[in-house]
Amino acid sequence: MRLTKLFGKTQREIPAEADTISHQLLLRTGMISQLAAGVYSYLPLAWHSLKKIENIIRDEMDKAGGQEITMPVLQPIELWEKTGRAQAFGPILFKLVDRRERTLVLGPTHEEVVTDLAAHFTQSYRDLPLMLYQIQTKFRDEPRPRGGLIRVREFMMKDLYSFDIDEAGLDISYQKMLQAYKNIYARCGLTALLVEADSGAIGGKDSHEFILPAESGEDEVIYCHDCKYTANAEKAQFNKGKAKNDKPLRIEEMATPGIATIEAVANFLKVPQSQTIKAVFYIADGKFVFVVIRGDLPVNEIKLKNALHCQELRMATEAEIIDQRIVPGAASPIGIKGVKVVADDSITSGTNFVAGGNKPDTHIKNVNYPRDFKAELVTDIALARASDTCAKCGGKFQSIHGIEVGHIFKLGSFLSQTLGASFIDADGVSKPIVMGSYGIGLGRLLAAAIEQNHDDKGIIWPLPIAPYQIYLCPLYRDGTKVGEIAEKINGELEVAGLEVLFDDRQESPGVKFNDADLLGIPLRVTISPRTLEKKSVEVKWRMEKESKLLPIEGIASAIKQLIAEKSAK
RNA sequence: CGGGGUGUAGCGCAGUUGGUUCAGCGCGCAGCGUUUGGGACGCUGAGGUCGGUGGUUCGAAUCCACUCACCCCGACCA
Repeated sequence: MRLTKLFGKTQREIPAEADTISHQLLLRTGMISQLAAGVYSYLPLAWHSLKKIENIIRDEMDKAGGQEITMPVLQPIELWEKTGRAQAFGPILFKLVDRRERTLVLGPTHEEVVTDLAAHFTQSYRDLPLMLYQIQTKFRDEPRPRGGLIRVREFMMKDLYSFDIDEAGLDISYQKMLQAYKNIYARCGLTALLVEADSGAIGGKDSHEFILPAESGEDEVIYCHDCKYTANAEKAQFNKGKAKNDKPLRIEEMATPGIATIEAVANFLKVPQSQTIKAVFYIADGKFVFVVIRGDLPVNEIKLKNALHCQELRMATEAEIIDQRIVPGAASPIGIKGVKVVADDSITSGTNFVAGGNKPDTHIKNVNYPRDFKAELVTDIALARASDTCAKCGGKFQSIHGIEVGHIFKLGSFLSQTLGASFIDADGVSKPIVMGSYGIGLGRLLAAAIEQNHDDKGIIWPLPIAPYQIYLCPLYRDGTKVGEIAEKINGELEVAGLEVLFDDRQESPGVKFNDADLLGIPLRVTISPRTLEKKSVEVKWRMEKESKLLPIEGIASAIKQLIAEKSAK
């Protein structure tokens, strides 16, 4: 491809709207163009890379036994209402009304449609296991698109669905996909972490995410050095410490004038924060919830949401708290009636806690569960932090930020039951199909690849997903044969099946080199009067500092060799 | 949806005590010439209903009201 003909131009200045690195670079390289919030055009360079990613993914899906299909983007909302996920997705669903006043949604994912498909075509255990996938545009009306391609409203996703006769079958399918995903990231030249995850709105049981470590990532991964436990912070289990188990003492009211925070209470009464009980208030699907947790632990709203099985969760306002006749700053579940109380399991293992007195400026000493208060639900709702230790081995945690570039779920048979996707087993009994769901966002992976591979000059594409392999860079000079030889070499490289971006612009060396670095094409081949004197060209890898000369004679095969060696690594 | 911010040429910005040095600068773009191993230089030129609507005023990019769009921080996700 000739740079003079390429659609899309590089920019010197960083676009004001971008402050994520990948977003800046994608714009500066002329790879993408924004049309609306979270809606982008992919220009040729980006599209080339995306196609390469797509091909790697397709290849791995096929190898794992997936069959490619394509399903409608336009889906009747009734299908979503049947499974209850119209509610679960809520305003994320793009909805539209057709001329018959029928409501349709633009598919944010395809579990409903694919399950409906399976219900039609899968009747016998002989038809299973089955894996269907597609690579297609998804629509999600995200509340806040951000970071260029990191989080958008319209995006290409590979979504595969597995169908098995039982949980054991699902485990096998799940493992196959897990391995295929590992292969995909490796083949793209990227490092991704496999982490335990929460399943979110998709629902289901086991779930893993693939996270590309990146400073700008919005996900936090908790990682144990000793036993290699790796989980999303919103899911991570951790060691809450051994509480003192003294003999429960008699309850005792204390005056705590003007003291309303856990920190202040702990300081005032000279007890560690872990010896206090904190009260936090939420509104879950419109209902007030009283949450209690040990004073030193933060509440994990994801865990809480899962525990409550609610769609919408938010902190209660002060007015809402007072409305319940609760005293903010001195609240505890002792004697509270008519309010749902949810407790973190951390409060069950200790004794003689300090809790609020439910009167202004008053706290209570020696509070013990369940002697002094009851909770309707006691479970793990605490948020893990890097300072915590591993629940499995006690090892020290570490926290890593990253971008979620893949998510796989064990769905079970919830959807197949509600949509009637069943099969006749060998024993002649009708059973629901056991499903799994596996997704990768392609554009996000592209952006994440840039987040992971760049320097202050620009992108450093991993070879397998670079838009082109070679940047052919002649430094033209009148009265020399640079132009002529560059044309010849360009032809030879293309004949050899190499992907060449030919910088045929009449620009100064500085401009060309800077653009070559910005675009991040892996191998730069420079032809200049200087190299011609030695009957050679200069080759330089984007990721390396050193360059070397190669003879023009047989250059195409020499470069092909170089690329092949690099690919093998 | 809550909080913060920005809209002036393709990009980055100045101008915002209202008034023909207020419609400008840099980059980019077009033409000509000189340059050429890390973002060269000169000359010439094209390009903007100052986000939109309504108002105030003799006069609005500038003041007022409404509105739209986009970005950032939070709650959500591939």
